[in-house]
Amino acid sequence: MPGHFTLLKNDPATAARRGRLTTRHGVVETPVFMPVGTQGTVKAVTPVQLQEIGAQIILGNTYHLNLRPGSELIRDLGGLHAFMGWNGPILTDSGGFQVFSLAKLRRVRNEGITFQSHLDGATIFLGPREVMAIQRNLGSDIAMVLDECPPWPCARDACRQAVERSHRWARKCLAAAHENGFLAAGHHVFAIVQGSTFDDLRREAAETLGALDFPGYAIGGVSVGEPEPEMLRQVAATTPHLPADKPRYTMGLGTPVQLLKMIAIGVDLFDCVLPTRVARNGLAFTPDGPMNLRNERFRTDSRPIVEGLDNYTCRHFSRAYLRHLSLANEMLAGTLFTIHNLHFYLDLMAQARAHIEAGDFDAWHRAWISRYEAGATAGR
RNA sequence: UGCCCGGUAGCUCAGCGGUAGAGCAGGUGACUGUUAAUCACUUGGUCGCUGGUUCGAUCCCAGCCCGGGCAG
Repeated sequence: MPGHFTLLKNDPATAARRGRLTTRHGVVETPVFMPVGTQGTVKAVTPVQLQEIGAQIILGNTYHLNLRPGSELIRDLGGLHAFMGWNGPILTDSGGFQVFSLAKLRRVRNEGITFQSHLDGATIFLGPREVMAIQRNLGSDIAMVLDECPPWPCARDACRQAVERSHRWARKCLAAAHENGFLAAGHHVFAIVQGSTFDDLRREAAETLGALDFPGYAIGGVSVGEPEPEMLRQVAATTPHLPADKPRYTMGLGTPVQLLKMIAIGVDLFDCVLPTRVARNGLAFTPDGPMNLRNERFRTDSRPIVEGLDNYTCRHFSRAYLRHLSLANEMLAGTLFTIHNLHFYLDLMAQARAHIEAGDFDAWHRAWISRYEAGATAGR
């Protein structure tokens, strides 16, 4: 499907790009942050609320949805969009990561992965064909290939083996998507670059997969425990070797500052559970660093989390009230914090897009980072 | 008025001869392709009061004070 991704502008001072990705369920303006909705819901918020805060595209997860409630059920009920009431684009992770992070007794062979469900212990096999069939059942707009995500740290030999196995699976996933008309119908399939901390393996992976002409490319195997500078180094070691005219996606990242730094490296898509997870634990993001609303200093604070920020939470509720809700374990706390944090992330991406268009992304993002880090330090 | 039971951290309670613990609450931190409204750490105490026995008492004994119950 040619032309599904359009580069609108390249930043003169950095590798940042302003782009536009077309999917079956709408257009996505990049750089973009994708809220994570693992089990067919972005935890604590409704699709209408997601729409209101400007979400363009969300994630679903093959591993989880396949175990429960099952992809055939979702297919029979009209696909994931209809099932969960979200009409925008959906990217589904292949489940490769979950198999490594959750499942017990897994056995990885060239054909695929045999593992036990973390829910009921049932033995399940996931290979390239299975993963693509599931994502087809879900009706995913962007399907991810099955990959092997090596842990950190990882020995070079083990890493090379994971990289090669991932390539084998990527080819099979792509072939399956061609065969069954998945790609022809306008769905996308993204490949995943592994390589752990070995720059040459990452480069090799980027070039090998790049030659296969996938609709998009992800950088995987990051945020698996390595220090932040190492993570950013891996991303920077990969992006220059990916096709310039395809969208790039770093999986599972990151903090607001990391997002800006990766945009400057040339990444277009991000997803991360951080804003939604910490939201349910009473932490809110602000331009001056993260704010733990459970702290006693907010007990009588009548101000909103961020003065003047245009989201439902900041328009209507005080820090004191949000602190109360969180300490009282009220469900509304999770909802209001999630609305705020996701809006903060999405608004940050909107600002980044605007500054790339305006041509002053470099200066703007440096200033933004300084303020955020100064505030984070002062808060401690 | 008598008899019985109880008084230990902010709350609910454990401990019972060697100067005290838990859960919750409170405080702080963590959270990065979600098994997370989760997890970790942590501040709090003249063990009701006064005597006695003992090398040593939150613990045993006596009296008193304060709750609760039963009897009258």
